Amino acid sequence: MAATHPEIHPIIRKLETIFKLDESEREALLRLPMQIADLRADQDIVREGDRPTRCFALLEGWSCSYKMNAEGNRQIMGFSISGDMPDLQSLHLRELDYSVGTLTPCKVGFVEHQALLDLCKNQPRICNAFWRETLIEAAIFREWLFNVGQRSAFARIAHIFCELAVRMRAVGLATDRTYDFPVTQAELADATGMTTVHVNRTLRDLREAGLATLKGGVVTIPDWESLKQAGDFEVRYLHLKGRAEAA
Amino acid sequence: MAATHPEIHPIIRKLETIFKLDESEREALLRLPMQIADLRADQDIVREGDRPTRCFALLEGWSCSYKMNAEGNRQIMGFSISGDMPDLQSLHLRELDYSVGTLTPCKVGFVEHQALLDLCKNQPRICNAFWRETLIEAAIFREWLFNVGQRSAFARIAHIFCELAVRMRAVGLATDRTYDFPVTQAELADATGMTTVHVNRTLRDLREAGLATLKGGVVTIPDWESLKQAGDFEVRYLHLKGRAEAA
DNA sequence: CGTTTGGTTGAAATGTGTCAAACTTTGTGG
DNA sequence: CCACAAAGTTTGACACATTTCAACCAAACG
Repeated sequence: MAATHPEIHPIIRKLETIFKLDESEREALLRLPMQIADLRADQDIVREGDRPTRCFALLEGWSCSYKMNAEGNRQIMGFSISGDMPDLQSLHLRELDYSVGTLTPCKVGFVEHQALLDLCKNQPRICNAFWRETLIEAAIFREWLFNVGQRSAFARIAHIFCELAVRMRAVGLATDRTYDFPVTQAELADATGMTTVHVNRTLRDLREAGLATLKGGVVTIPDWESLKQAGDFEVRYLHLKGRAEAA
Repeated sequence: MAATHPEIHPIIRKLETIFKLDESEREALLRLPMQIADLRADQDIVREGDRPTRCFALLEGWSCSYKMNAEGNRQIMGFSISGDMPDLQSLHLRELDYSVGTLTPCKVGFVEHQALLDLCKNQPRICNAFWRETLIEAAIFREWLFNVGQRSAFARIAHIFCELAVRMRAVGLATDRTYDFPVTQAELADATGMTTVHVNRTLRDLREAGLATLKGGVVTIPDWESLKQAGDFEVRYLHLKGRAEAA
């Protein structure tokens, strides 16, 4: 259950959780010309309405995808971690219909669309891997839709804690009982369609039930099986290659 | 505002709303070996957990994608109409994480994965078109997530009416003020995360506000602009090629 | 024409939101 | 390293949108 080799590139480590790459494919990915940038917390990386000519990969830190309407209501659609490419879709959809912002200081790598399109042409399997990545993102949106539409406040938060636990473990960033989750209660509220106040109360309930705590940006899960059950959590939708759910 | 040529194949008509096809591409699509089936209403076409070896296109009728958990809660994730391919993703995700069921009697066309993969290899642009179709599906999930997470009951239903109006117009199945929408109030409830009772009351409110009616499986929209505003509706997320929103 | 399915309405219960205040932690400039 | 400000968390009282339960009605259908 130890972390994978630290020297592995985040993009490859992530992609390997959902797709079997061979050596030449890994090399091709490493050759992608990538412009590195360091961003502060609470900054937009891309915005709804943008027409990007490049995609980005999150190398370090946390970001979230979100939508906001004129009245200022915000729905967070997903959290992104090391290796994720939250706007991969801009390859085929000219105009972004959501924004991506940092939650923490982030290191990101920008890759021109053209470079990705060339790579897709030369390495059709990598093209499939990228397609697959966007499909799994869509599966996560579906699960979140279910989460917000059908589950109680208690289960919603439990479910989110489970998802991030599994995803963090998959890329070697979580221990058995603990992982970093640097979100405020307000952000959790925007992710679950609740108010900050109610998130606060629900976190207390989860804590008192002995299922999970969120403190100082760290989630601790004393009882994984119970949390999974409380959150009505089934890994299937993450479509991990090795069904890498830790015990 | 008349319907497009009736002899156009539904798949092509749909794809043309989001992607510019040339004649050879249209022909390649028409050559796809497709097994036609007629299904009754309220039947599952594919089920969560299935590992399909083929995709299907909806040729006539309505279907919906949905998820259901052990307690019997159901979330409808989207409605599909003529030309849609609601399980296209099974091309790259072995196991389905949701189900698709008919709402009305349907005519569907099954296409083996292999045939689609061959087509993708020979016609990379069609491959991109399919990818794009799955990305637009994902955009719709995002918008629904926002809908359920952030909008009032009133706005949720207004928004759904707007989305289907635009999509139906895009494939030539809607007139200016009217289109078929053969859903029960219970199904609308499962799509919006509300109860049947509350859907009923909200439909009354929409009717009394003069924004829209749903009666006998037909939506009538006396005042499009007001409905759009009430539903906080912006077309962008549908990523239509020609921004084909009717006045 | 009776049976089923879907729609409508009322009254009461409740989960979640709203408002407001106090408290705690984190970050920062002096 | 302190002191202050800013950001985030916690709690209470109350309001309200939505659910629940239950009954009745209307339309569809074999």
